[in-house]
Amino acid sequence: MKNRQISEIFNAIADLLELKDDNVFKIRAYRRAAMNVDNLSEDIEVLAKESSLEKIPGIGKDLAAKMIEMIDTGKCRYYEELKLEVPQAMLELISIPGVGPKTARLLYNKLGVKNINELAMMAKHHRISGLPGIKDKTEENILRGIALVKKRQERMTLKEAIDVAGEVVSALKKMPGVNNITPAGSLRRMRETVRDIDVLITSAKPEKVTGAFVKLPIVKDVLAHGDTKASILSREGVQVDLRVVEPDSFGAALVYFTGSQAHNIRIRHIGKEAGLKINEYGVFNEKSGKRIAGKTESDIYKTIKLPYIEPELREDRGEVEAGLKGALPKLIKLSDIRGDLHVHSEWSDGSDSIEDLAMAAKALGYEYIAITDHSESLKVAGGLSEKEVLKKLEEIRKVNKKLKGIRVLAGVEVDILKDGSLDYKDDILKRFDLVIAAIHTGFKDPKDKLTDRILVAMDNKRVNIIAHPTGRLMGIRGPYELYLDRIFKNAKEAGVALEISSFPERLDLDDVNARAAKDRGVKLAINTDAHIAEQMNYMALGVSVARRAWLEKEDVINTLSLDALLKFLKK
DNA sequence: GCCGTTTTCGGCCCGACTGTTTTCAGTCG
Repeated sequence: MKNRQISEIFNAIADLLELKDDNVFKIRAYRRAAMNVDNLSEDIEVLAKESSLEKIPGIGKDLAAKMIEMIDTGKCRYYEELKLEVPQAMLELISIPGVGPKTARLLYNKLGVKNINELAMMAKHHRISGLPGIKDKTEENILRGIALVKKRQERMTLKEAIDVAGEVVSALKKMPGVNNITPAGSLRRMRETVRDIDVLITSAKPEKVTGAFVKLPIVKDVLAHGDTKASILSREGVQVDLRVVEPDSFGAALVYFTGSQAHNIRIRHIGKEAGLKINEYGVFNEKSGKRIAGKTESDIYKTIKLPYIEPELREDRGEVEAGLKGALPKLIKLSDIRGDLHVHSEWSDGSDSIEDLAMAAKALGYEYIAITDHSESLKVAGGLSEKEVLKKLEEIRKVNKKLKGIRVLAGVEVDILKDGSLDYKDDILKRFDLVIAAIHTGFKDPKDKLTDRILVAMDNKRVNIIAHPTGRLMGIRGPYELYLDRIFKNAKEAGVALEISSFPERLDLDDVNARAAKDRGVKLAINTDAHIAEQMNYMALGVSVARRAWLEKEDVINTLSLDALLKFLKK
């Protein structure tokens, strides 16, 4: 059983316990366990074998036993029993925004509501009003909540979120009384997908700012509107949460609003142990109530003896412990990248000429770019025959002669065939500077077979990089099944780098897997897989994945100088 | 249910907004 599945079951148990009105701290324990298991960079089955499940924060004897039961049997008896105790209808009802466990129980017990559609009918006929604590307004809110379930977008890709946030921020900037404005939340942490856009503003007159915010042209629906806080649904169906604080609280509010929730709980807990109360307004001495920090994020961390922690690390995945030990990584930056090693030209399925791509790379400040078109068998992507790819080699030589200040590396993205062999013969491959190998077919093959395919390909000494190693396309298909441990081991031994694809729907390897790769001594390459010159700008997304994976400059081959890179490629 | 260089019992992050309330419960992040 996978980490994600176990995490989902723990969360489901927490939902059921809430509906049973069980102990809130027990519920919180299940939620915390769910969060920590999901955030883990190690495979839960591996930890179980080593009997070290209880090393995971929030996992004690009881939950460790439940995890082992799930790994062994695929089921959790406690969960199955709870499901029988709590009506399915209640579970459905709490998925409505604004309807929590208390309301769900009330609706089920007093009215016998069977599902969301029935609830909508009852609300329309004013059959809910009159229940204890419920009047017209609540009835309206329930209907609005049901509509929201349908209208509200699923999680966006990071790129979509950045684009939406850009629009929102530029609209907000024009409002009167706005001093500082910063996107926060999971977007600032650069998570691969984002649900809501969180924006923090400093202003001496918060209520004026929230008042103007809810009247912006982008607003389709106002979800909440107070003096310091407001939420709207944009025309695209994206929820935007705004928080306004005074400038003296900016750092504290930024920490609070950036999250993650788990990270906040950790640092507030540490503060509490030191007699400090940390909230979005500042750090306060618990006894005297005196504020001792608030203006900058660094000030907040300093009060609990931590160095500044980069937003991408704030997931409670060990950054607090590392910070206390002075062992935080020096994260890679976009400016460390010296070239893009995976770009398609018009020779296969790209749109731009090799020369134009090289010029674009030069404009980005790169020292090199690798043109890596598809190989013969990938017909849908205009894969090149051996004859054609040799012609392309000539073209690259010409461009290199013509252009100064940028080196075009001759590359291929060669298909890994079903048996792990490559789609070009060795006497073709040996003429190229760089060979990227990738799987583009047979995604549903068994785990063993897919893993072996990549292992065999990596053993070919011409192969330098495995592109988008798990093949996922967010919103389209999940990753294919792989024994990543075996891939990492082989990659290290064979001197093959694994790619972090910056393509918005790929981001593959993801942060968790890239971190695991680094921990096992594997080198990574952050590439864009651009098919037009402009897509080379996706590099920032790949770098954000790398930062979330705790990668430093030294872990990434395309931070190397041209000479050092060529040396690496020759093995 | 977890956790402990003060504790194996008694704590458990913190606050805003909403609607229904004469002081607060429910929900959310």
